[in-house]
Amino acid sequence: MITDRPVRVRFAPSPTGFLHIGGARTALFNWIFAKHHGGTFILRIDDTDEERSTEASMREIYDSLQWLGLNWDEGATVGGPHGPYVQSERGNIYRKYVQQLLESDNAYYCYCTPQELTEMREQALAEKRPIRYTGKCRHLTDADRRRFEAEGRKPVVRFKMPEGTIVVQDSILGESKVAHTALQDEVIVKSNGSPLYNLTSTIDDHLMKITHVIRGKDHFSNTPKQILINRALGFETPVFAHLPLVLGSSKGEKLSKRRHGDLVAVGKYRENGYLPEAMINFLVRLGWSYDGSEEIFSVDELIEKFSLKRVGKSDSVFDIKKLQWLNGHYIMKLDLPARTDAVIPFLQRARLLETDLSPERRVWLEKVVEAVGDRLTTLSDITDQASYFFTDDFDYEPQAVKRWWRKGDAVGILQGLREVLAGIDAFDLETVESAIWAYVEEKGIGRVKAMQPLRVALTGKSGGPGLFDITVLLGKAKVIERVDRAIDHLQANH
RNA sequence: GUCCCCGUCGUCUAGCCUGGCCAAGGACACAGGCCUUUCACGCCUGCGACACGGGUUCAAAUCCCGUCGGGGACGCCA
Repeated sequence: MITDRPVRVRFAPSPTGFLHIGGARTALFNWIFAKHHGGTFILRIDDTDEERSTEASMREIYDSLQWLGLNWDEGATVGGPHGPYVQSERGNIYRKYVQQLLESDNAYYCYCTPQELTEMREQALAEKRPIRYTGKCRHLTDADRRRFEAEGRKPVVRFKMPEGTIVVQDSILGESKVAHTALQDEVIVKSNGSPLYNLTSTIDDHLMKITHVIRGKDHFSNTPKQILINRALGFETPVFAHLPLVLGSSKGEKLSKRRHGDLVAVGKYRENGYLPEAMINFLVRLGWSYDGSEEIFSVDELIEKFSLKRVGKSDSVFDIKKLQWLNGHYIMKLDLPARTDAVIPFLQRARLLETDLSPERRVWLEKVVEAVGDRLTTLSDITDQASYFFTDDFDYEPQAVKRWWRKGDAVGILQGLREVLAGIDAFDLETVESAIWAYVEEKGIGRVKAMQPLRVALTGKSGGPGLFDITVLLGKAKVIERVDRAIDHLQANH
């Protein structure tokens, strides 16, 4: 039994674009499954489609996988005992097995042209018949073949689907039966000689000793074909587990690059300030649950608790709100130095922070990050959440102005506060705080009525970190400058 | 059109296998409140689902049948 062997699983993307959310989730399930069983996680590159495969895409996939922490034990870039792990380098291997299939009468040459096939398909569709290759070239005579060759036709190789019902056992979906009439003689080698997915994948899974094929449900219909190819080649069939798909909206359509754009690119999430641990936690809960009440899982917990048995059968919808919630949660779990490190690239990219930080600047930055606290949903939020710490170039938000400057005597309050602040020598938290409160008390105005106008003057916003923190972090000179600017602004625009 | 799969709050899901503990639990979102100098966090409350119809049974979200709905596949793509 294949299940007696040590667990070996693979993620086999085709490098035709960035790693997308669905692919990352498939990789993740494979990875945790391997880790849970102390098995091996293999990265294979299924690039038999030479038209669409690119080197750049390959690199981006490696990069995204590594960012997520899904390191592979064996495979592309790292090698291993069953390489090469890039299918375009395995041509000779496939040729050998094609020959075997031909000789054992499990495959045959087909000379139908693409045009002829298209016509056949269209006719079948028009007659409301199943779209299925008729097996026309199954019984070609040598004379037929010579005639086609003379015409200059290049044949494809088709796998001869045997008759009978095939039973597919799936660890997630259970058992299902497929009639051979639902299958057709699949093309396994193109007319230009290059082998196709169902063949290469089957051969490689065997050669690489894959025990469990965990992949998206969109591959489900390939499964009977691959089982049959396995049989024809005398291979043992791996265990299959088809993951429910990730849909793009409640309307329900498979998440795809074409329909959902950047929303599906893992790289974009990294760029937008999502944490890999949040992505992992989010992705794993799309289809999998532990006990119905736990939501937060560390990678270690996942490895311990994961089981294919608890993967559901129905497709799920990608809900970015939940990802955002998780991301905020994981940002706050970062300790201050780590959170500061995480946020730095985003500030630098926005040109709010210099590239060479002095030690004093770093200390100050940590305090800013501490003050900003849990207000970050994504790391990149730091730039609009805290820009006023780094630049004088900010606008007064219209709503803030309307609410806190247009009502009451904002100018008077700011002038009074300016005087109080200007009179402070030791510009620290306690002094600033008690001075402002003393002023508020003396004037007999509510705290909010004094502090919010000041907040708007210093930050342009009506919300944010504690006002005393902001004041101290900004420093006396800047605070006075900004209060003056606000007073001028108010008087000019009364 | 053909084949296959799926169907619990708006969303992710627990419960289904092994019927009663389910007048269906948790989380996100949303609404309201508390906390508070503001925003956010946190806490509390609320809103909100067994697709529908039959059957089996003392008893059905759970088992059976049908209907409807959704998805996937149907390539010399993977």
